[in-house]
Amino acid sequence: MAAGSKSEATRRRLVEAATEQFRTQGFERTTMRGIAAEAGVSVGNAYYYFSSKDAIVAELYRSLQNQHRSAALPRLREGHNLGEHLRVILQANLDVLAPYHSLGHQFLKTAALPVPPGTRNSSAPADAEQVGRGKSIAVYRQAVQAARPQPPLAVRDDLPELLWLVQMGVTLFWVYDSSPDQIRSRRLVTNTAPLVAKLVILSRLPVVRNIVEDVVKLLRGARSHD
Amino acid sequence: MAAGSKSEATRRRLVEAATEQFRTQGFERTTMRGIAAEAGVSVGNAYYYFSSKDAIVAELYRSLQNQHRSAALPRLREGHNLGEHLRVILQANLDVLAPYHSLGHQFLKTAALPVPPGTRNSSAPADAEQVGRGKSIAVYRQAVQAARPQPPLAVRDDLPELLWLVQMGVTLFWVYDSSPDQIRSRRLVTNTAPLVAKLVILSRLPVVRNIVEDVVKLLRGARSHD
DNA sequence: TCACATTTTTGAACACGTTCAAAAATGTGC
DNA sequence: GCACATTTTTGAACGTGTTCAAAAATGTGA
Repeated sequence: MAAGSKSEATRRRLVEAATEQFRTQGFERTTMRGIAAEAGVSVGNAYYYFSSKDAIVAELYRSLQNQHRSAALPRLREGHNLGEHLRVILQANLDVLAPYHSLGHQFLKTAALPVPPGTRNSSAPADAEQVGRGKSIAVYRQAVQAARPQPPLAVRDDLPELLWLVQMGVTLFWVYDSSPDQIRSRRLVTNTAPLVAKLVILSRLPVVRNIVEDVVKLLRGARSHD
Repeated sequence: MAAGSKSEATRRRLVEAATEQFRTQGFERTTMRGIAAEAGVSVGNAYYYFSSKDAIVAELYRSLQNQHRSAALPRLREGHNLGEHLRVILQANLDVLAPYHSLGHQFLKTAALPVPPGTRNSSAPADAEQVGRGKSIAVYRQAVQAARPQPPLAVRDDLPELLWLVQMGVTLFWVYDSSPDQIRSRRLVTNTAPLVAKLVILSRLPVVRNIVEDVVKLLRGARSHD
């Protein structure tokens, strides 16, 4: 297949039109009719490509996640310590998201929050889960692996997921950060990264280690079924 | 004013009809028309009492928050330790929420998540912020104050807000807990409560204390503007 | 080029959240 | 009881997300 490049073009025009209007007018005030008109197609045709308005937001969010991955991975140099890696990844995340701060709330509601299992969901993309969770965790797996010194064995396996949780927390903070240019979120990142790294190192000490093990056990237990 | 008890009755019928339908059919499948019909009034009249469908969910959530407060406060006996208090409060939270697990996702989207500041929001209640955040923190203030032994001075002031954050985390977990009767959430509570309490005690030790101070500083810095 | 399947596009229709002008009910001062 | 303000209620209308049957465009094998 020459991969219907005509079809792909239409799809791209839709995403671009939607993104533009989402950013300038916000999510609520953009209409599917407006998006379709701007893209030069009919409303029904927009629904041929996207099963819902939310699905377009999800697509945008996913593409930002991919951009983040592409930006962050090459900066993980072998030998840097975990704190630097964490800082680099979290900063890249804010860099990528920055132009879309006005959509943050929407990202949260439609893409970042998982859809509860039993929901007859007309709109949500079939696979869904959380948009891009797996890929994001993979970035942290790489960050942990390339870090020198290596994090203690006791936590190494769970660290990627824990760091991803930290990223979720920072992103949540960013969404509701009303400071100019989300300065406070940047500060949060520069402060959080070394702190988490310190905590990881300290997890070698018996006292801290016991706590960390408890936390890890707790999270593992919470994740496992029944 | 004899406080228009007729008016209040209508309002209550609306909430009851809505709650019933939300629970049996879910949020999406209940319609304002259906709610109004069940309550024996016109659609427009429903909007006289509630500015939006979301506002009804918010009202329900708020009332659950109040129930939680009423259930938890009397159980905070002077002299119990912090872990027990935390466990009691978190369990009461799950107890109150349990019948509405199917609405959890909706609670999150419309009530628990704050509405971003600059949003022209037709629907969200004027005050909003986060529904019931202040009152919830007050419960933890009481829990800290009544706890014996008293938590270290270094963290005492920030503890209520931190514990509230823990509650938010647990609630988030509960919303997406697909285990039967949300058993995993109950387990999470019984495990988390003593762990957090232990952490608080350990915050007396220099190593842990430094970290805790860093975290507290970080959160304070993140909260303060500019 | 022709028949036929598949993909893409259309525009009208539907359902539902929300708004609103006007009517009805209720309250208030006399 | 009467005029008038206020609160409550109505039902029709509007805008928007979504669906759908049918048309148009494109691809495919001969």
